[in-house]
Amino acid sequence: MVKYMSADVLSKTFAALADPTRRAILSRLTSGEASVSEIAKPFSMTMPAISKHLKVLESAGLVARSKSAQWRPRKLNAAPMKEISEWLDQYRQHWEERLDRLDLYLAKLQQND
Amino acid sequence: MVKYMSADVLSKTFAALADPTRRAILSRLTSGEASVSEIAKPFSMTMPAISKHLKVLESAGLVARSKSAQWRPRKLNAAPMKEISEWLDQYRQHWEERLDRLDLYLAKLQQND
DNA sequence: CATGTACTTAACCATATAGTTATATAACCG
DNA sequence: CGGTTATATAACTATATGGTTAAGTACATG
Repeated sequence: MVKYMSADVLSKTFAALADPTRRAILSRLTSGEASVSEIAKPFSMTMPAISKHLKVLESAGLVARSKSAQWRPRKLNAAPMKEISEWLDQYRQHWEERLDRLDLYLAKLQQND
Repeated sequence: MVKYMSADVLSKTFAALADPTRRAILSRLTSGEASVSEIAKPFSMTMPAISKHLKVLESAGLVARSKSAQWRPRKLNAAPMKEISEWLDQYRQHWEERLDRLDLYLAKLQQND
């Protein structure tokens, strides 16, 4: 069997965001840099588990790591979310109700031809 | 304020969108309903694989199934994407460069107090 | 330089995911 | 009814994911 397909930017970003723990970590980082221990505090899981989640977020480019004494503070990098937001834009018209109603209306007009 | 959203809906939707095959299927469905065979045609994988991807998309509510003779046409339902879009909104200021620069500027002003 | 603090990595386990082939179901058509 | 078309499900395999505990690394400080 062929190795698993290469994970492009969108795939990696969506996958990183698919986990509620990771989304909570990102939310925490909106209020500024935090150490791994600080990030881990609210969660009922071990530090290595948090370390792994951070690694996923870093490899998706959503979090950046720096260095300060024995601390390795993480900071939010929302840039990859922009890719997602722009990808979503092509579907916006499909979920916006007003346009859905317009579609329906136009479809009805077509039927009456 | 950020509206409450079920983490499960977000997780399921993000996970469904994390696969390029599934995103391609959704893209195909923007041009209208399609049968499973039609959906499968551009892909170099078997029908059961496509069936599974469709199941994932359906369980995330991104695709709806109907029935017409021996066909089971699928149609796009973008509604869950709206949840994602709204979730992303809380990060928009973080990726918009102009605002980041403004933040930086305001921070600098604060420092000079 | 020994010890504590803040992580990270390794090894392991259970479950999920993405694919396969083979078989089953469902509807139409002669 | 029997065959064909369209799709679904089952059973299996390989790899990925999310957690654990235990051991390793990096820096700070007494």
